[in-house]
Amino acid sequence: MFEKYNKVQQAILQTTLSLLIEKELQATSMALIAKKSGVSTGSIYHYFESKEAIINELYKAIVTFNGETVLNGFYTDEPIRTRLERAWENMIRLSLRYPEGFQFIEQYSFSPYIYDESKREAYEGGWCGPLGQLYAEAIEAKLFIEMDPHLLVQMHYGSFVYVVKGHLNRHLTLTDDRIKQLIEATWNSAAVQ
Amino acid sequence: MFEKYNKVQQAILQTTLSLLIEKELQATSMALIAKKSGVSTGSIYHYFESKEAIINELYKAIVTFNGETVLNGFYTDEPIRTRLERAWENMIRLSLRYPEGFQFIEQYSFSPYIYDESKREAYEGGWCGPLGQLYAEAIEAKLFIEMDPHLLVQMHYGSFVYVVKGHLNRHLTLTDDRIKQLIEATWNSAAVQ
Amino acid sequence: MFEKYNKVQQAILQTTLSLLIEKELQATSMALIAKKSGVSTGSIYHYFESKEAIINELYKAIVTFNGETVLNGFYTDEPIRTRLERAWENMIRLSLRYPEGFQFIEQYSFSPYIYDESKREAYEGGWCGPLGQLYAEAIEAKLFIEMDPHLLVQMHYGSFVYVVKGHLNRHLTLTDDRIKQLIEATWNSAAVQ
Amino acid sequence: MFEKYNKVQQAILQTTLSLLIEKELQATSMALIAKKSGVSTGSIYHYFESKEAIINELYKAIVTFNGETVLNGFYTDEPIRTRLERAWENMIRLSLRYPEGFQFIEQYSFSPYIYDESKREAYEGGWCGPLGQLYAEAIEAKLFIEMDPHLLVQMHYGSFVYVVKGHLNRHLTLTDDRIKQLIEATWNSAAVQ
DNA sequence: GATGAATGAGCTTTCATTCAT
DNA sequence: GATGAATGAAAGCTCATTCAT
Repeated sequence: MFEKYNKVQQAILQTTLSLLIEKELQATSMALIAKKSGVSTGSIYHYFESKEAIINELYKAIVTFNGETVLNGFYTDEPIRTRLERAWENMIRLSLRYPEGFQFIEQYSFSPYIYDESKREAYEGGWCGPLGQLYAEAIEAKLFIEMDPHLLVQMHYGSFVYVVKGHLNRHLTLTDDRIKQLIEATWNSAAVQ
Repeated sequence: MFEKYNKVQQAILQTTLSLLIEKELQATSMALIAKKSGVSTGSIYHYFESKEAIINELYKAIVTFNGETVLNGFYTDEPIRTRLERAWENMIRLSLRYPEGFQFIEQYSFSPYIYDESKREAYEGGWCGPLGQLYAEAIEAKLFIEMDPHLLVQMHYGSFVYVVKGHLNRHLTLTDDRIKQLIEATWNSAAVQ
Repeated sequence: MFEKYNKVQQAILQTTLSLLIEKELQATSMALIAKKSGVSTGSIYHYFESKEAIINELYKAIVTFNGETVLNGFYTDEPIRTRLERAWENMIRLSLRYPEGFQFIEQYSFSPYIYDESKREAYEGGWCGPLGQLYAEAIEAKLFIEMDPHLLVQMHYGSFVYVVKGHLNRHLTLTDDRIKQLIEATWNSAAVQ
Repeated sequence: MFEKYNKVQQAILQTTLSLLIEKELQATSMALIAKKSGVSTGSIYHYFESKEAIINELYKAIVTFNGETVLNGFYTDEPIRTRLERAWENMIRLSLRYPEGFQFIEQYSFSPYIYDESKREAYEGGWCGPLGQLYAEAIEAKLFIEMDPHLLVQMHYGSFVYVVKGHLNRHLTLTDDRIKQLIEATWNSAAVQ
């Protein structure tokens, strides 16, 4: 997830991520990050400008990683539906496999802690753009109803997010079958009948 | 939203809500709440036990208010689809009308700041139980596919949440027409074809 | 103990005394005194100028009460030893009977909370003066060794205080026999051999 | 008195001790300790867990120091009386030499601020145990009357405490001669006639 | 580069006191 | 006289950040 960073930075980022999921932002002190990551506070400030900087770096790294994962197998000449459903499944399985990253993005996407600059940078490497394009194509191809593609993306992404949340909170259990059903339902919600 | 509280409590709750949306929890200091609400810190502690208590009270009040609003016109003998779509529309319009309450619930539902006790109390007055029941009935009546009703509820609620978020962040614009489309898509996602 | 005060003042003084023994000065808040005494904070300030005033009043009342009790049967024409030993026994039994008053004086005699004015007023009604005089007479009469009578009084009073403290803390148990022994030892410590 | 602590801790402990004698516990704020000791509040919390921790450390350090000083020259094969009187004189001179430590122990021995754990730890290094033993030996050797040795210790210690208090409050003046007299009187109070 | 002691602003909370009712 | 809501200064404590070593 953090391959492009050096060992020390990786330790800091991973520790911060785990702490932020486990505790509140305010309870995740620099002293705690230092202790758990085995890096002194002084060194943390050598590698990151501030606490905000760590969290913004985390944000960008995770969004980029998620983008790459979701778009894995995206640029093929298979049918739109195949490519779309593959992206959806990637999304769901990614969230289940990296729950910390998933929860982090959930919690911090709308936080004032994340600079607009980070969001813009993240957008470049995220799945949002390419997927939106494919939605537009699906509408063009009369596969999907005439609807704002952004709205459709949000609608579908929201479904996945909340179902995964339900799974992670143990309010429901996601199985392979249910993931299949979920993807089918997602298709149906936008499909031209 | 806070009718059952006295004037001072209302001022404190409303101010806290606004501040929590505008700033982080940690940046929403008691001193700031005091200043913005026109109530001294001492008085705040006269009406609420602690900062946590304010936020928990906020949570319970909003969930209860949301429950009442969503379930407005729910207990009728109209067809299931009518009742369900009315609840969905209530949900969406409520979120657009009280965006601060909507965002607050979004941000704090999973926060350790909200006591389990508050969540339990809130559940009683929320829409979650009654709506889940109606989903079960819809499945029973072969209107909806055979799927875990909780999963369906999560799936649908997630759609609404993310579409509303998109609207509030000005990434898309919700119009009456689009709300209609959204509700139709929601039905189709679960409908037996 | 507080006969010269009216009912409300008595309730306040007695409650404050009990609280001060049970808790620290800082933990004995006006709000707590109000609650436990059944008098509103407003009324407390009607009867006493401040928290300090209550404690100073307590001090004066208890020292005066102690003085009267210790000097009970003091002004007789019995032999010096009889009168002295009676005063000593009064002291010990008073401390055992009114442990709260005893502990209060112990804790607050040297506290900056007690105004010098209170100490001076208290001295007038206390046992210290008359007893010091009798010590001087005992020295004059060659019953006691040539020693500063104040020093002797302090020496003896300290013995009593610490033995009673030991008893109240359950480190030792005072019986009638032991009180007799203690008084005899006290006499012997100063007696001309 | 605080040799085993580092410079910063020594400054904090010594400043706290002086302030606690001069002012009330509640008036001895961390801010004041910081200012007077030349250490920032943050640093104080680096070296001590809390205000309570400082005071408990103070308690343990002083009791241990007092124990060592009082028991200086205690374990010899000189006669009991010599050893006992030496310990008494050590006690008195220690109190006169370190009046702040003396007053602190006087005021805080019975305070809920001192944890039982601190008292237990302090007991190990204090003079109370060894001295109590020697009293028992003195009774065994028929030098002292048949009396609970704990009661005798309390009785004697109380005498010293109150005489020293009288001296420190300038109600009387202790000279070498008077200390001699005091020790003799102490012996006589318990001696078999 | 690495360390962690030191800083001090700012946090939540308490509480003696006041004053409108 | 009695009440208790309201006040706000000041308490203990935390923590992002700095900097001498």
